[in-house]
Amino acid sequence: MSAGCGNGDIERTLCTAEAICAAKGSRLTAQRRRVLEILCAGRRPMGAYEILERLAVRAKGVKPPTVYRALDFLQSMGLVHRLESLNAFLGCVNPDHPHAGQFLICRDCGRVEEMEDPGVERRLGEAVSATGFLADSRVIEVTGRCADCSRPKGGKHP
Amino acid sequence: MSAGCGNGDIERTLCTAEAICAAKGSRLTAQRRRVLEILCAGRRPMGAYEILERLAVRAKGVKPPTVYRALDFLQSMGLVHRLESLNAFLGCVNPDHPHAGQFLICRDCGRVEEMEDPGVERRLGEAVSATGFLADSRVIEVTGRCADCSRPKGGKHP
DNA sequence: GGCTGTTATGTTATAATGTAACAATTTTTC
DNA sequence: GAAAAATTGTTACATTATAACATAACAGCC
Repeated sequence: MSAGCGNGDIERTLCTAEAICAAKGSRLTAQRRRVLEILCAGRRPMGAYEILERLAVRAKGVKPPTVYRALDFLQSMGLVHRLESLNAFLGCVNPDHPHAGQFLICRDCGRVEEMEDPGVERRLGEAVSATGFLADSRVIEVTGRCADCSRPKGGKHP
Repeated sequence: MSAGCGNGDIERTLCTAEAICAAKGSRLTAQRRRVLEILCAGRRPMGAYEILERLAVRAKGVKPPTVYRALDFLQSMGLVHRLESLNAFLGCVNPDHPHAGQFLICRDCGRVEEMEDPGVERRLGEAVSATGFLADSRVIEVTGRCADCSRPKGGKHP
């Protein structure tokens, strides 16, 4: 249930990503793959410049557009989500099917849990349609404290 | 139903704002009032620097912190919403009661409609609680085309 | 292979958004 | 009116993001 790719099994996530890209006729290049890997290894939202720093460890002289381009691509493939209220990016838990997702952002430990409650989606979709609005993307982000951090005996901040 | 304060009746909105601030023991100073007025007159989301420009017409040499402070204050009073996916601000339609709101952002005409569907709020609240997460703020923003702009005979862009 | 169009990356420069820190002023309270 | 509190001014940056153009890698074709 926790966020940021496959909980340790990064290789598997990258393979899935490869397959998804191939299926769409797009190329998961080394650069893009590396960005996804960094994001998944972090298992929490990362800013573009934080990704840039990590990328620069191996590949000196990387510039912002490189990261933003890779992120745009990964988002278009549904492999990465952008968290609007953090200006940050998160590896998708479950890229197999397209989805918008609902994000629970813990302000204590910084971790994000991705939900997909069909009831919420349906109810929102209905309410929006009722106004005559044609939706093409949606953002649902909830900020607060996660179950771990809101436990009485002091939150854990790993 | 459309967004950004009281559809023309800015004076009334400002009076309401005055009352709300007074009730909370806070001061709607000339500066803050002016920012709210600009936001409401626009009747659409505005970036902080756009507000800054308009403010500068009357008060030369206004600097960014001035605007951001006023916006922080107005948000804390529930008079202004921040739209995360636009990095922009919107005068609240209905500041009488505290609320998070659901925003329908038209990518054609740029206007935003504010909804408050209790079903959506309840369903999301339940789904979040079920995970043990303690929410303290939420963002719901839908981007697409509004009813006017998605009408067959060409959208209107005022 | 070599040509060609397409896609991806590199590079430079800058735009847009937001804030920290401290000084000066205004307002409130006593 | 003097002290305390709240607000605004000011300077200087930090952070996030993109436009524009140059170069390189790749894919398909002959």
